[in-house]
Amino acid sequence: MNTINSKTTIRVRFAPSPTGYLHIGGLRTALFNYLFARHNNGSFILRIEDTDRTRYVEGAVENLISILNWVGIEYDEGPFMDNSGKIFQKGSFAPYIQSQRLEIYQKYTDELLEKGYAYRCFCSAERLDFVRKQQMLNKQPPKYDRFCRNISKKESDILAKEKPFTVRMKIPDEDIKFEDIVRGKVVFQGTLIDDQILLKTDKFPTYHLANVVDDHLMEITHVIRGEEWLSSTPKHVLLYQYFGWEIPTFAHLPLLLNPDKSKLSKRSGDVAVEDYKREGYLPEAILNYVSLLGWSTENSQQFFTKEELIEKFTLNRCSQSPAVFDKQKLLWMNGEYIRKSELEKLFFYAKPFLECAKISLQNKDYIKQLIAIEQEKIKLLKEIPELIEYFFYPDDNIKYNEQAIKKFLSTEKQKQILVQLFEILKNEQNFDKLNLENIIRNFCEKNDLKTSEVFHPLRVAVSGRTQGPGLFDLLVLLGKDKVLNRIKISLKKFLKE
RNA sequence: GCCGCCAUCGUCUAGCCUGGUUUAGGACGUAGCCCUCUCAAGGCUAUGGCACGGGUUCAAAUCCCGUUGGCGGUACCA
Repeated sequence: MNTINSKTTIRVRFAPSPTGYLHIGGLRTALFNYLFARHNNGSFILRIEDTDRTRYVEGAVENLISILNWVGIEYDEGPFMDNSGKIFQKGSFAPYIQSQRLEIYQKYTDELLEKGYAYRCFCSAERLDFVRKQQMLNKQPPKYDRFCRNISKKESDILAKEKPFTVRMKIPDEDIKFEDIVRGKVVFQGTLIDDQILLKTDKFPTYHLANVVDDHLMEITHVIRGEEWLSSTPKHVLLYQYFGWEIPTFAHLPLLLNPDKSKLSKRSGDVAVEDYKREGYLPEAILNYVSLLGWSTENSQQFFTKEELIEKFTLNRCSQSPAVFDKQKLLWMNGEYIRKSELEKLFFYAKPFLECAKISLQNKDYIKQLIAIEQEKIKLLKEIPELIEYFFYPDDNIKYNEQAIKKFLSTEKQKQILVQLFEILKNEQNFDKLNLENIIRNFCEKNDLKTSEVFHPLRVAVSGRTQGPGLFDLLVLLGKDKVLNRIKISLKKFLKE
């Protein structure tokens, strides 16, 4: 039978557990799912896997949604957030939050129990612990000893009324095989797999059960997730078989690594997408960079718009080997994106950083001009305030760099230059860039001075710094009054006899 | 320990499937030079890699086997 059927729409999901922030690795998984869905005109679903009550984090779902919105990964079904920050769910398979689906998992657990593919386990945590330790001591693989597997149905039913229990799935001794788009054929020996717990004592499902049940119910066609799931996939495959459900296509993406090659984690520094937002990375840059981890085109193209990504993304161009998350390259890419940004957009992104530095946004056009003259050197949005703040200092309260003073505001010659420049500029009515450049360059020529001998002292006098935008941009944007005033103050402060 | 996955410059990767077109290409980083009023940006150049050992073949980065190494999993976590 030909299984390629254009009527079968592709449905994929991103199913994070809400930990309080979106992990970069999670972002990558979400992105690949998203790209795959859009490329194939399929649906992309967000599902919250919050079946571990001990890990409950207040506001985690809200946080996840807002960061997904920020990076621009749109999903079609799942929990959404309205303007007031309230969660609502959209899609015909709601709810999409697993803690709200407990009856469903209970029902399917009962079915498995009924069919004899699962059994109740009454072992205490202590016993389990003891057994595991013994096995380790004997250098045996730690595995549940199936102590409760052969309790009769009758006895189990009776015990269930008085004792807490978990439900475990029966793992057969045969090999379990499955096909993975990025790994190819994968085989696991059944004898080595634990009788996995499906339902915990608290009646919450474990990941394995909830995941399989929901993927089936939500008609997920492709399971695209991180490689850390590869070794539990045989359990999932088995569950599909036990239920008699069609097995989705699996694609396990290579892991993202710390520079020391361990699985990307907090100890490597920032792993929360939020952290990158806070630093002043652009969402476009983050998406572009992350798309390159574990995926590439034939020509190793570096820059992609989201549309291009959607157009070009295919799972068979995903790599099988893990990728180190290189912050340096991300930083470079962010700089590239900032440089290419429209001013209006850049201003929009820069707003919170300016506000934070107490730079007034009143005169928007002026700030945009300031950003424009520094745009090519900005790598992170958070650098912007520091780069432009001296435009707003009171003239008599500029922070002068000490070395700059020593170097450029100390000699008699430098003093004379500034005195003369002051006179020239004072009489200049036309303070535009071209004109200023003409005047000052003429001044250099007439007095047989190198441009650097003139430009540097002037720059330091009006800005306090040796670095900054081109001198004439600087003068124009400062304006005549400030320029004259600051020269006067510098002369008085540093160059009086 | 056991099971699984992976293996091209320091890092991300192209090439591998369908062996010869490869003196292994690109990007980040690093270094140098050019441009230049500074810092950047830009341009140019350099740097640096097929983990190892066996096969197969006229020919292997490409196919096979083994070794080594890295990582993941081995939870009433996801």
